[in-house]
Amino acid sequence: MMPFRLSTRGHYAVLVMYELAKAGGSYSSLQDISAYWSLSQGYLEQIVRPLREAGLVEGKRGFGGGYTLAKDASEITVGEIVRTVEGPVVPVQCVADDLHPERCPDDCRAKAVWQKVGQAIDHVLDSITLADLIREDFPSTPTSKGDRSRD
Amino acid sequence: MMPFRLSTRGHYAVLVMYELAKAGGSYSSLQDISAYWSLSQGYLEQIVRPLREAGLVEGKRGFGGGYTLAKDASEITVGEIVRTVEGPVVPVQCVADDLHPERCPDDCRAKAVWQKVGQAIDHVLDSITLADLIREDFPSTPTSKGDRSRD
DNA sequence: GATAATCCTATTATAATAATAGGATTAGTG
DNA sequence: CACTAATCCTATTATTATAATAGGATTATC
Repeated sequence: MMPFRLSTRGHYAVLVMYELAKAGGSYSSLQDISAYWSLSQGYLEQIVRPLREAGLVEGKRGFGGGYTLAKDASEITVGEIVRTVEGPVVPVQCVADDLHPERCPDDCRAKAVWQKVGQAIDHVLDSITLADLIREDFPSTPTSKGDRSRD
Repeated sequence: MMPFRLSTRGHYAVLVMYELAKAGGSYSSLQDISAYWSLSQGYLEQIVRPLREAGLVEGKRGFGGGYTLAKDASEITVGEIVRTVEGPVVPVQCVADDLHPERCPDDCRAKAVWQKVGQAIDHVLDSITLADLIREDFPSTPTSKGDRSRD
């Protein structure tokens, strides 16, 4: 039930990055963020780890430490965040690897549907930056980079 | 791993409907379809049931029976099929019911992202009919100028 | 009456998700 | 220099959804 669902990993990752973007240059601890959103701190730690390894956030240990964005909020898209913690957007497995190597390519045109869906999802995710998210008027008046010709 | 995935229910449902569309007005048995795609017949039966209850296919029992489309292939979209067997496209739960009733609405603009993604998915799925899928030249030559929003 | 199909309900195996647990390391503060 | 607050790291477990299996009842054709 409920197709094309995003797991909590991607969901929470965007939430954390959104909070870091709001905090500007200062460091925010996962303890604060997890308490605010009533989430498990340990779970958030697991989720933030790949974001750090991908160079999207910087961690600072010890008292007064926490996380902060490693790049400007306008240079981090929601798509980067989601794909970093969840992997590529591939709605149906057969698009990546061929489940039925003989028949699939010639026979099954449905494959093109799933490819289109994946591209549409990526397009939306890549068109929204963290800077967009923290804009007062989002989503009513999008501005900066990204293609929003079809909004 | 792999966000926005479609489960096999939706995948197989489209596959079956695609086969029925190719068969035209005649009846195709799930035994044939499941054998051809190397899938479990019992599992397909479970998947086809809601399609029948929704009036998308008609079943005929007994020798020579099987399933056939209940409407013209041009009047059945991939979106209808997927939503019938999987439910509505809601990438993140908080969009439907409010996980954090107090904070979410005011505070979390990420919500708008998930709504946009859901709409983009629906748009693609609703723009493709079974008649499109069985066209010789799909998807190379869409009938009307790239964007096929219907109705 | 044999057979081929849908139709129906319940149960189970598998895998992915979502966490929990427990600790090691690092850096400021009194 | 201890104390504390934070990241950092690895492993295990609970929960859930998915994917299927099993077994039968019904209906239509030959």
